[in-house]
Amino acid sequence: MSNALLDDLNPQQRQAVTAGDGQILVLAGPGSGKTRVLTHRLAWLIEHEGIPAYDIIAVTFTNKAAREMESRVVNLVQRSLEGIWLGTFHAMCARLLRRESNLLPFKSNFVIFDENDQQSLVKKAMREFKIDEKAHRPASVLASISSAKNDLLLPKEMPARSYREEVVSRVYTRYQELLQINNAVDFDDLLFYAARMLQENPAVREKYAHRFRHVLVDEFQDTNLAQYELLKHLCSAHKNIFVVGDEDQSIYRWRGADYRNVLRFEKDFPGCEKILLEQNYRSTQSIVDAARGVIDVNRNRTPKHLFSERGAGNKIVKFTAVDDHAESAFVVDTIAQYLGAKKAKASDFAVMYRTNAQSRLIEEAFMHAGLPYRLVGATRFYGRREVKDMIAFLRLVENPADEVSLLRVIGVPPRGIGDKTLMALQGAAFQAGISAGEVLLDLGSKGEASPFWAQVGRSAALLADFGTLLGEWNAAKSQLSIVALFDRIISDIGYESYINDQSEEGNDRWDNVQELRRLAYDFQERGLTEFLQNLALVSDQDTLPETSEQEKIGWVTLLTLHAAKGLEFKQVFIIGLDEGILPHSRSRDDPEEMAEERRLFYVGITRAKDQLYLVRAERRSTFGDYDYGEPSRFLDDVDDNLVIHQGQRSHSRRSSYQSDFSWNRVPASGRRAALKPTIPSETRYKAGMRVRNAAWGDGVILESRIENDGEETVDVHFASVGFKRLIASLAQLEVIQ
DNA sequence: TCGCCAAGACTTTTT
DNA sequence: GTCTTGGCGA
Repeated sequence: MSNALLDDLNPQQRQAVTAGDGQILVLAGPGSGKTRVLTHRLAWLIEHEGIPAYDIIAVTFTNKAAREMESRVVNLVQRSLEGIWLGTFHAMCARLLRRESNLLPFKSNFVIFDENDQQSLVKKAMREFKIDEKAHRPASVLASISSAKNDLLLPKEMPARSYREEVVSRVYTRYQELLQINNAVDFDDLLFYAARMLQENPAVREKYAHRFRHVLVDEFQDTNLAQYELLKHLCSAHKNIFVVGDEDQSIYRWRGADYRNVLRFEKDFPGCEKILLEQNYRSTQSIVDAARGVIDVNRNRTPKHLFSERGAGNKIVKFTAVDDHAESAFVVDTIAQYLGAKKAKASDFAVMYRTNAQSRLIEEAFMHAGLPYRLVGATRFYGRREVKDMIAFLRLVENPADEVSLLRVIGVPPRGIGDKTLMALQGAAFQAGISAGEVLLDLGSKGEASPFWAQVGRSAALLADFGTLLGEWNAAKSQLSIVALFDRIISDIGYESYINDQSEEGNDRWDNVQELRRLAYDFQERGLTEFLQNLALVSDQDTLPETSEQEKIGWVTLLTLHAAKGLEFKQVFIIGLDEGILPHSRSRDDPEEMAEERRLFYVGITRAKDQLYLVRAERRSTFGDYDYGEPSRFLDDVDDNLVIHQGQRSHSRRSSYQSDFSWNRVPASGRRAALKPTIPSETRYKAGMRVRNAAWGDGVILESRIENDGEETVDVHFASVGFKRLIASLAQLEVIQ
């Protein structure tokens, strides 16, 4: 049984999986079987070493990774992992904090504030101090607070050498007070409190350190200081820690991640065993070579000799489009041709970009072409107003102290409570030293007899009405299931008729509410607290469920480079390879950030199994008008021998304006022609021929030639859609008369 | 108090 | 181009 576990592992993988106790550092290149090593290690511990799952904690960064790990291990050991702590850092910490909440400044039913909630608290704190929001942007103050927490610093431990640092520290202090008043924590607090609690409380530390005989960590290069310290405390008794990572794929520096934790690990555990996984099973040699060319420029890394045994494979296609629309058109047309010819499934393709904003054009192009796609993140189901409203209602019922949610829903739908009344409410709460929610509840239950009735003045009745509702839901919470409570709230406030005006958008909004209700259904047994925690900690990366119809056809995946980490696709398009986008302009002046942009590109390249397209546009629209850009500096690091150039020849700024459509006239001279000359006699189509295509109707061949990859490429003008460049063998063009 | 309209800001990546 | 914010009138 145990041997079967090792059968399909290479020597390095096997060494990692079967390593003895102690500290193991696995540095795993992309596609080298990192997940497999981790899952087999878990299975090995359980099967071969006889460690009960109960004694193990395994942490990941995403829910998806955690789920995948669990199902794969269950599959290997053929039984459930009873009692194991397996989940994301944030979920594991939340669990820890709920258990030990008596030691902490909040109750065990605390809610988790997301970025919007955080911002509103920061704004509130800044307004209290009358700090100019123009001079100190709330988002940036919040970022500073967040990074202090990631470094495990309390407000008073922060440096205060400049006015700005002083401002941040003051806002940070107040911000924490506000969180406490709301019985809430933010994402960073989960890690911060967990790490500090174990650090400062030996008894608790001992308890968990003894409980977990083995600690396993995925994506170790993405840990920040808080996470690193937390791990150290967790393994402080048995010193059995197994971490897997790759410095070259560290792309979360802006969130406090520090790939130097890999070095720190080696320093803190001098006896650790270090194992390198260098064989790539995913990509062709061309892709691996391109990736190495890009990443080898970076310094301060463990040098790796990534190799593949899959053979050279296809050349990488570099495409330069005239503008961003043409960029999208190239992607869509190329995919459409493969699909039309049934030479690939939609799910073989992914389109990756640096910023979410870039997804819009691509998405439009897909929609227009009628190609099935799914967009990871960004559409933000959880960002939709109606979804946030409903979540806020639930959060308020769970935790009446949650003032952020209270303020969100007190006017949903409008019930005559405006600024004046709110001020009175908050004033009364402040004076009484309780939360606004509690004042509302008191008004609701006692009515005119409440001490607050007179205090809030004229609109006391309006507040009391809402307070009554809130009180009823609160009482119903223990009797009703989540879904029943959900329905109760909707009917009590008349939410359906409020958001659904029977327009298309109205129906959409209602559908979203129903979707949330469906999600709640899965938590019927686990309860409201868990449901809300899940909503906060589940990312948009965990995409919405797909219909079975789509499942059969598959879909093209559209996602950011960040979201792409850990995934693989047969054919990958990386778009927007322009200076200012990738690398992003905000990284221009900081070498560390520039190195991270490079790693991001590296991550993108190494997602591709068979075919990689590197796409850029000569000019693109920013807020309205067009700007000309330069090709990304990273393109220079991809060896030209690995590449086929297509599309617009790179023009200087001066000449581009006169040749918008020059991409239909790829010059036969120059570098490309020298590589492999065009052989006109081989073309099946000739300029002037009339052709027909099922999707685009009738058109005329403008030009046809054999490209460097040996494929006949035709430029066609269709009456319906205008110019298209097609690969003849895929396009299914019928010659007419 | 609320809804509408105009002006302004704004785009990095996310648990 | 799009989303948010703030001002103003009903």
